[in-house]
Amino acid sequence: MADPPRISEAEWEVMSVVWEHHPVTAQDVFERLGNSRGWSLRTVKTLLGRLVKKGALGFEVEGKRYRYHARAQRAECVAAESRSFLGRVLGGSASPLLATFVREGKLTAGEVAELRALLDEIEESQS
Amino acid sequence: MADPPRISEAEWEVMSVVWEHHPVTAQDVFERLGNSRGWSLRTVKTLLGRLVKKGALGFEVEGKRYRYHARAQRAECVAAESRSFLGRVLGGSASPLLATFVREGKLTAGEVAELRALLDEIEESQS
DNA sequence: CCCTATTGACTACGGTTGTAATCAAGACTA
DNA sequence: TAGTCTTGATTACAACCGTAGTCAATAGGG
Repeated sequence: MADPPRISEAEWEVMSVVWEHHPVTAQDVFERLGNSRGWSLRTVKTLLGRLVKKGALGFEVEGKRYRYHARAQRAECVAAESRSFLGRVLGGSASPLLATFVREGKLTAGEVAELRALLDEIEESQS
Repeated sequence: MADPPRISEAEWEVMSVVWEHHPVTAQDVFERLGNSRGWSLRTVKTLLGRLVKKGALGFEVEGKRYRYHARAQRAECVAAESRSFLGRVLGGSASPLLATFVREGKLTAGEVAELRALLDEIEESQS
């Protein structure tokens, strides 16, 4: 699996919509985004075009318009971004991030349980 | 506390050195970085200059050269970046990141323990 | 069958980033 | 003291980013 392409901040927003609602037209993406960012349809199309050029999206022609689908796997992109983020910001240590989570109250009870399970898994694999 | 300035990828590298070795000259930073990135001294100076302009660094003049110190708090910058990263990439859910950690084997036994303690803390505050 | 609304392609344009060269001024050496 | 080394300031410049306008083609409505 080749390295997933680098995805910019605005592009992530678009990719999220595509990942979640698979084959979509530019119009679809535009509508799904609502005006969470206040983008014009033009802007969305530009972003889609750039993502296609980067290889993150593909499309089939359907009549006059394109139907976009994700080529890059979400999990891979997330992993790549995570690695980059961790190395750059945290120097490889997870604790400060978790601390931020706690302060932001972003973890649901379910997630806490999930993480606990993950930690168990790690400990097993380490011992 | 005003929002910490936006710090680019290359700039993080410089900031890390400054945060860890406090008042430092451009030459110091250059040497500390080694050629982990293969930057020339010029490049390091440019980055320092930009960080000063952004308000992330300050300096005192010492003879002909500057002695830089951090103005932005590391914890604040980390928190800001974490928030941005979480919203953009993970949509607010921490689990995939932790999963990446696990797969990369980045967590030491000590960190696992630390995280476990954090989870306990969260659960308490939630119940 | 023609008009028009829509679509993707191409172009734009100022800001940021990565990477560095040039330049003027002061510090240090011979 | 004259020349050189070093330092910060200024400038460079291509790629990328955010945001969008223009243009040619074409699908679809009448």
